[in-house]
Amino acid sequence: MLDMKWIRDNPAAFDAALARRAAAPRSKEILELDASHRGVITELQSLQSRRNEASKQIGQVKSKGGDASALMTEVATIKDRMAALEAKEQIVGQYLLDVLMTVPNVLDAAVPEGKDETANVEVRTWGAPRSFNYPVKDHADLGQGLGLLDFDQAAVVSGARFSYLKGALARLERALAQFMLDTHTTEHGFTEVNPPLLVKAEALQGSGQLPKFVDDLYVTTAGHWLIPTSEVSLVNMVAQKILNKAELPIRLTAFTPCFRSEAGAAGKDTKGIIRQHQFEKVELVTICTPETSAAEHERIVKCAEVILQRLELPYRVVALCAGDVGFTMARTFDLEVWLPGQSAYREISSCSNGHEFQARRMNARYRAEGETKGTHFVHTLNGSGLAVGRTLVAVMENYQEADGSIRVPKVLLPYMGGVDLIRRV
RNA sequence: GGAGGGGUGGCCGAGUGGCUUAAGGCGCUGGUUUGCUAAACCAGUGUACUGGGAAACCGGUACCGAGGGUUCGAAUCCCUCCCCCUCCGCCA
Repeated sequence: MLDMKWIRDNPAAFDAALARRAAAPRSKEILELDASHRGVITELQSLQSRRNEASKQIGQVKSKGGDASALMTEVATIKDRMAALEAKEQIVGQYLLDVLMTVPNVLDAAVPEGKDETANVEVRTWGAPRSFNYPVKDHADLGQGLGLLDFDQAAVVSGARFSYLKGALARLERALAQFMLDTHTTEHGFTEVNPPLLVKAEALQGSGQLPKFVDDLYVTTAGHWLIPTSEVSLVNMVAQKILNKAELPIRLTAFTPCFRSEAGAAGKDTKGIIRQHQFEKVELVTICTPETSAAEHERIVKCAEVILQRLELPYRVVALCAGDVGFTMARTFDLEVWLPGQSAYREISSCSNGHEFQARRMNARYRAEGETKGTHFVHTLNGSGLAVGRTLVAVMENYQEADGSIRVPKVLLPYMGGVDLIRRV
């Protein structure tokens, strides 16, 4: 959510920010709502002030045995007017809030212009795609060929976009997650968290998934929502809090399943496990001050890159352009891993700086030691470190052999109990 | 799921309709006193919105778990919900 005061003082800059995302100007509409809202508040507060004063006088008059009926009549009429104003305040206030909740974050000045992913800018590449002297297979064919990946029975049990992963492939995925967590906790200073997978709607509103992306989410009959990413659970660890500046930055990591309905993705990535309703991800989240957030953003990208480098998977870093940065975020770098099965780089991590957008929605603030008045909103950042299912895909396709077996990356050997080659049994 | 007990400021804790501008204490900040430290004493010490002001600041309103209600007036009475604690039941 954006600062209403900022919109009020900088309507032209606000509309220009929307224009970068190819969105229509909204300052006029919002400013009118805001002015009307504040007008009602001012009137209401002056009535309340008079009512409080009169009520106090009634108490004093009555305690001396006097007649307070004139004052009581006055308060009665004030109350009538207040009731109408309270109703209006609630309606206008809620409507203004609803509107503000659907306004996207202001993009960082460093974000390149452009209206869709074709305008994204390649920042750097690492590693070179391996050349094969035999026809390469994609991960779905490899997995099914090994007898360790089953979509057919998953369709019987759960429907489309689910899979069974078995034996050494299941273990390989677990090894990847372990390796990522170990690296981030012991070398990168992130604290491991095992967070809730079911959250309240308020949490999703805080991190920005609601109300806009309601169709992408699953909700239980009990009213809990399944997290589409542990970013939701992790970022909300500071919701409603006033933190000490000294405890920032807070760096958190979690390995969790993620659940997405993938509404609107019909026909996209239907083969394999690239896009499923349920997948696993190691997430990185940083809570920090505005002064350090740009550096923390670079840091998260680097932490994610380390994983790909140690797995010896070729990748590139892409700066998302204005039209491709998500609703909640001010700036995003994607990591795209080389997939021989598709002869293409595919997203495996998205590292974003949300500035204070989520913090405002969550009311997450900090204060410096000894600072006596006022608070500041924290900055929130998140990145995949990495999407575990897609990393499994990348390992399978990049480490495949001519006979359809898969070598285990060196760095995973300690996690694989001596298995260095996965082959059909 | 059942029974009982709770939720008050940064923390502890008083508060059964107006004497509360939430007592008192702790903590914190500043000051006085003072070889130094400590102690003592004095003062200050929440968040948000809103009006005025260039600002420093000065007013107002709301907030005692959340939301409704009763009342001229609610931390206090009523209703609904949430969370915590103890015990019981069930359960990985």
